[in-house]
Amino acid sequence: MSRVTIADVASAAGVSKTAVSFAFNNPERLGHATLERVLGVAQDLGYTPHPAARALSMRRSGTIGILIPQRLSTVFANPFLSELIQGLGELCEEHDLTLLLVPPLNGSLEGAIRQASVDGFISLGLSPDDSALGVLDRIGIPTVLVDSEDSPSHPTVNVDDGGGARAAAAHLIGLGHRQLAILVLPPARSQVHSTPTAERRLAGYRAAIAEAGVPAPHSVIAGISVAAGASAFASLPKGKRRPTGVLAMSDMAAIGVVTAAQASGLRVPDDLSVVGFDDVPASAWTNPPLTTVRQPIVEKGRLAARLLIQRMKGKPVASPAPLKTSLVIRGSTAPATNLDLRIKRR
Amino acid sequence: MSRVTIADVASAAGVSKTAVSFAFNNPERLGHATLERVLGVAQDLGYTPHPAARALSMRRSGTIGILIPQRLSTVFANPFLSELIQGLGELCEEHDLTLLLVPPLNGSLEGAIRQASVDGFISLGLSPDDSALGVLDRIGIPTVLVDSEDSPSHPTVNVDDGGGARAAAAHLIGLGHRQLAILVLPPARSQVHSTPTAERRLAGYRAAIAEAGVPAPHSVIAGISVAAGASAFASLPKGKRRPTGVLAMSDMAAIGVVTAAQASGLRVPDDLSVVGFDDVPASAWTNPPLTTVRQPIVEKGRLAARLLIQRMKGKPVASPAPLKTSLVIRGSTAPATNLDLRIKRR
DNA sequence: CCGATTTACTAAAACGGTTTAGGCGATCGT
DNA sequence: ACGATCGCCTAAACCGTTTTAGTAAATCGG
Repeated sequence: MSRVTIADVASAAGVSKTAVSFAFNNPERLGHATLERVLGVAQDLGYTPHPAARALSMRRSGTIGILIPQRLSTVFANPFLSELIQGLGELCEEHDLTLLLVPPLNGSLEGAIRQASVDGFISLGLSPDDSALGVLDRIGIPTVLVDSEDSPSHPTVNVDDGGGARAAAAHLIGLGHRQLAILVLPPARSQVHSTPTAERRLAGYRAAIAEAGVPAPHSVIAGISVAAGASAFASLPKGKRRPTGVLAMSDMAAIGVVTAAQASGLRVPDDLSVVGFDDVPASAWTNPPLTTVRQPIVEKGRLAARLLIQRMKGKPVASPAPLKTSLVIRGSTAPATNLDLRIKRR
Repeated sequence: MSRVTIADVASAAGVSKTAVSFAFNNPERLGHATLERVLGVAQDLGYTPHPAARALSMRRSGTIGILIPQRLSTVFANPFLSELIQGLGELCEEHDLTLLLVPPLNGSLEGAIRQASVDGFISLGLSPDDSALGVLDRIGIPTVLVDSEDSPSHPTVNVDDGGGARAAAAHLIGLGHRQLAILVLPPARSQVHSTPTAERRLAGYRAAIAEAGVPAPHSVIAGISVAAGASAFASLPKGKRRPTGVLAMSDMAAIGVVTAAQASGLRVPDDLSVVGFDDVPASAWTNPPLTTVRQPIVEKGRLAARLLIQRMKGKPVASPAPLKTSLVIRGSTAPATNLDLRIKRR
């Protein structure tokens, strides 16, 4: 009925619990004959060490956690996390680690953290002074911050969000667009600030626009989903003040804008230029293919995992320089052809 | 330096370990004054119960595992798993559970299973007689099978793969296509069989084709990634025996075929019709939008999680009927216009 | 042939919680 | 005034491993 324990194996094989433990973890400390016998008995009984007991005793669970600040159903609607996990996964498999997804439970990320039996955490998009990270510090779990801000207490993996955003805005401006719209992310869970990443992107957009002396952009709030992008498009000004270029903060939102615009009769990019952010794989297949800011997501995952594993081994690690972003120009952006521009051209 | 334990809190508050435990798990068993004091001390010391110790003692870890038969980097390249996790995630958050990803470690799924401290498993695409499931049974961990075959020992969640596949094939045949190609999945980890799902889809394609009396299709092996679909297209016959319609086993592979075909100068759907499987969200945005067999992936995840949670509570559960699939016709399929057909028409 | 190693194994102490079975005053009913 | 009940708290057992410290027998060098 009940689970077979190490004691069962020990008594069945006529040895001590220690011997059984050695058979699995320290075989060279046992005589050949007993080793064989113990292993055989264990096999027959179908013995498997209890993972929690093992974790308690060894102070290591063989798992690393991904701290996710939003609900799984919203965050997995964006391919970003899939890509990141591909990178994390490579390193995890290399080091025999499994990956635990830790979203807020009952809205509390801290509660979820306590419940999670992990050897280290990858934190996604949390500000370094988030209270959830305070909990981690107190417990003393090694942590690597991804998409955060430089922190004295944890290594941080970032990309050059600001530079990418500037390049995107400059691209649109260079194409002659003067009436721009920015899709701003809704406030994050901290309820007062947005995520550090979103802040940097927004700042990049604004800086490039200000430097070019272009009119201030129209801002509209949108989440990172396709649906959010679509409804953001709906709330954009129409007619004379209609933006001719929109800067999104994710590819998903950009795709939402594109499809909503097309459904409303606008042509992309002829009537409306749209640029995304991230360069998830799907961006290359959309109609038209999306112009977007590329960030190396898989590489980011690999790097974060590598750093975390170092830290878990006790080695100190420094935050690497932000990874490069680059503008990839596809089919969703084109020269502005709005009235103002046409008049000037003549 | 070391972690603060329940004993530390107990002695600091001048009570027994039991009292501290009660303060958190059984507050009504403590007097008001002591309760406050213990909670206060715990807060000051930054006490957090050790998850592994808790799991060992309570025989429950608050985690369910997803048994993934392939490497994370390959399986997350397909949005299918993202969708499924969205469904699983809803129920998990509702029941305060976290989600552990369990891929093979050193190629061994069984080893990974042993390491994982979970209260239940969702198995993806494993045949009911897979040896990994044998390990689970021996340990006695509740398990729900997704994309498998009916099993006497575990509840199973499936969709009507066969029916969907038949509809897809019938659709192409109805459009006049006579030279078809099927993208078969490569053999699964069991090395001898494919996954049950792939078998059912293949059988569905074959049955519809045979019933229609259409020439046997050309089969070519392809994984579930875009790249695999693209290289599968490359190995298709050219010229006179060129297929005019291809049936893929996933949307990703279908998208790969479409892009490769377009790159080679063919027009989709005019020169080549392609139908996918799954209806992941991206299928709606591709160029052209993909005709595909829809399966309710998120719903499938929700259902699987619901069943597993029931089983974890000890309630017996029966396998539900397969979920419905449906053909959604978009822009990647059109009437055949190959030479044979044009001749007949005149 | 005798003390010093080495080999092969074990008893018991962690690891850090929860839970069972009571203990001990204070209050209750009568 | 006295046994029963109740409210509050605790000692000790338990969950299932790993690991430390050590023992008895076998092997060694000289």
